[in-house]
Amino acid sequence: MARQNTVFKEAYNRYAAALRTDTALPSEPEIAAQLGVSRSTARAILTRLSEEGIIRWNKRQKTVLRQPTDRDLFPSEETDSLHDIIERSFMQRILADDAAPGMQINELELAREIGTGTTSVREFLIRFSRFGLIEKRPNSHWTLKGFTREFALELADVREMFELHSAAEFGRLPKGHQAWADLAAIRDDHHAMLADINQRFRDFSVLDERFHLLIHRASKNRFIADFYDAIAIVFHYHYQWNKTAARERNERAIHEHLDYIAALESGDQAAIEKACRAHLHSARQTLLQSLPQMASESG
Amino acid sequence: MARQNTVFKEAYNRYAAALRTDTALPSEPEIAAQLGVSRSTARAILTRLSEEGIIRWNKRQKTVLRQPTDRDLFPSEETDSLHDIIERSFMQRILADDAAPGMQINELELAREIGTGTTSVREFLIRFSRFGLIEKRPNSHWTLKGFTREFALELADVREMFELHSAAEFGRLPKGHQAWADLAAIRDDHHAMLADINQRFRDFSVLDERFHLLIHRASKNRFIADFYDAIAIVFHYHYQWNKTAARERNERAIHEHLDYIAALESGDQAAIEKACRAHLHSARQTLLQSLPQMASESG
DNA sequence: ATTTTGTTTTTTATCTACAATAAACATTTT
DNA sequence: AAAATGTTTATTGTAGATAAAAAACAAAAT
Repeated sequence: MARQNTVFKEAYNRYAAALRTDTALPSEPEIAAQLGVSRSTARAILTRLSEEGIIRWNKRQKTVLRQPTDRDLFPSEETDSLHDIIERSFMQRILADDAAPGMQINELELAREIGTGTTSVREFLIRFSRFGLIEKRPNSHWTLKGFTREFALELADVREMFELHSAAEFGRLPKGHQAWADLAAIRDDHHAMLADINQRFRDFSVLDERFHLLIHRASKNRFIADFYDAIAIVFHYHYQWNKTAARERNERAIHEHLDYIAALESGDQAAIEKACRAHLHSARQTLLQSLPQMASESG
Repeated sequence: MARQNTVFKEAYNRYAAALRTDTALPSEPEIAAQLGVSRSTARAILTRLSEEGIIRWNKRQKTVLRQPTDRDLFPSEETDSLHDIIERSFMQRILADDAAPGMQINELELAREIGTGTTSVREFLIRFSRFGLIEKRPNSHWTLKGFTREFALELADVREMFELHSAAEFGRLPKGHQAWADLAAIRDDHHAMLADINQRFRDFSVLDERFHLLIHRASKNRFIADFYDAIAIVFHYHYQWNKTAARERNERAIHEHLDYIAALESGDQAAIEKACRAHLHSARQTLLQSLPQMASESG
């Protein structure tokens, strides 16, 4: 097959789940815009909804006849994009314990195991290479560099440079800027989580990502933004398979965040730098402690 | 065709050009290592050299019969890798005056113009996207973000963060480290160029790249190294098509480099930071002045 | 025993083809 | 006339095939 219609299926599920009986649906371009797909795909969704008897569709008349059930939706395996499937499968492999640094990565083998063509795997690896975890030897194989202590330290160094820069920029945003409102909302979310920390400490990583993303956006620098995207993805998988998210550690991070937020709100650059450094220092420790303890390797 | 044998042709040219009549050639693995290719390719080269009557080859006996002439070599169009061809062609297009920011990039059209398949173009664009000059909308086209003032400023900001870091690290290298010898050599090259500046100011960009690369290697950080690779490529093409390399500007940069080198050699961190900042500030100005003067545009 | 050469297998780089999706164009409706 | 729908075209995403190049294996020579 040339291409799976996962865009259609995923959007269909999303749209069907939001339907309410007896409501009238908007125009095709509007539906397309809501779903973030082209009108062609929106029409394909309407066509299927109509065929399934979920809506009555006649030109501009689009009425919801019945509420779709779970059986009307496509199973989740069919809605994942190939890129996501490859990413998950690949991350699982390289974060697994038996994936030793220096290991060769074979495109064809990977493709076969995932059940996909080599082109997609190649393109994924090229995109993924910017995270610094793999490296290519021209005309030859990819090499796994691995989630090592060196990687963590290099990542942390750049992260600190970027975040100090972004935090300083954040402190210079004009008082009316939307970011201040967003920051206040995140501050409140921190307080809410802290109030129920025993139940909710596992949700911290999502809040953490939201907070740092907000800070980095203040820098308006594409390289910083891209780097943070990379960090977020790597951390997402890393912490998913390395459940070292101790309650105490997250609680401490929340307090650091609150200090950091207070410093930002004060507008005092020296205070911002101090709070930012304090948090980054402990984030670095957390990252290093999450690594498997091994003898330092040459390489 | 599945794949051009450009690796073979390029290596053949390289090896043939270095042959001297009546000398004996080393073993196959050694030739392969010298050329940086596999033994299969090395054997293909020996086979052709033998067929062309340039060498006599019998197992371990490999004697050069005659000096290869220019007519024995493959023409340069046949030795360029597809990646290089696409890169040159693409850079030429996006740095051309009519390439307006926001322009769509069409994979198929690009492939047709370059005379190549779409896969190679796609892979090139994916790799190239990390430079921040183009951006992809999923399931849709690439967009040219362009070599704009914003791009230059964002690049300069990150460059400054990284170089301050690397310079500080450089200053901490132990006295016996190879980098100090390399630095001394580069210092002498600066003095030599300065002595004949009227003739040689055009060669400065090569020296400049060599100098900054040496500094960045001290950081031993893959993200910093990768970023500098990106900068080097972008600048390479940018300055090639924008000949703003005024003699005065390069001369001033050489003096800044010499101050910077002296500071590094002094080991005084405050002096290093000061000299580094001074040079980076003027490098930023040079970059900004090399851009077409335009009204600041909205995003 | 190690290195070199000879031979075969594996893997990558690249092309072509085609379904899904987006985008453009044409017609109809308000 | 502006926006919606209907229809057609262009472009992307992915699979599969194949030559080049690398790598592995086997035999021979030092």
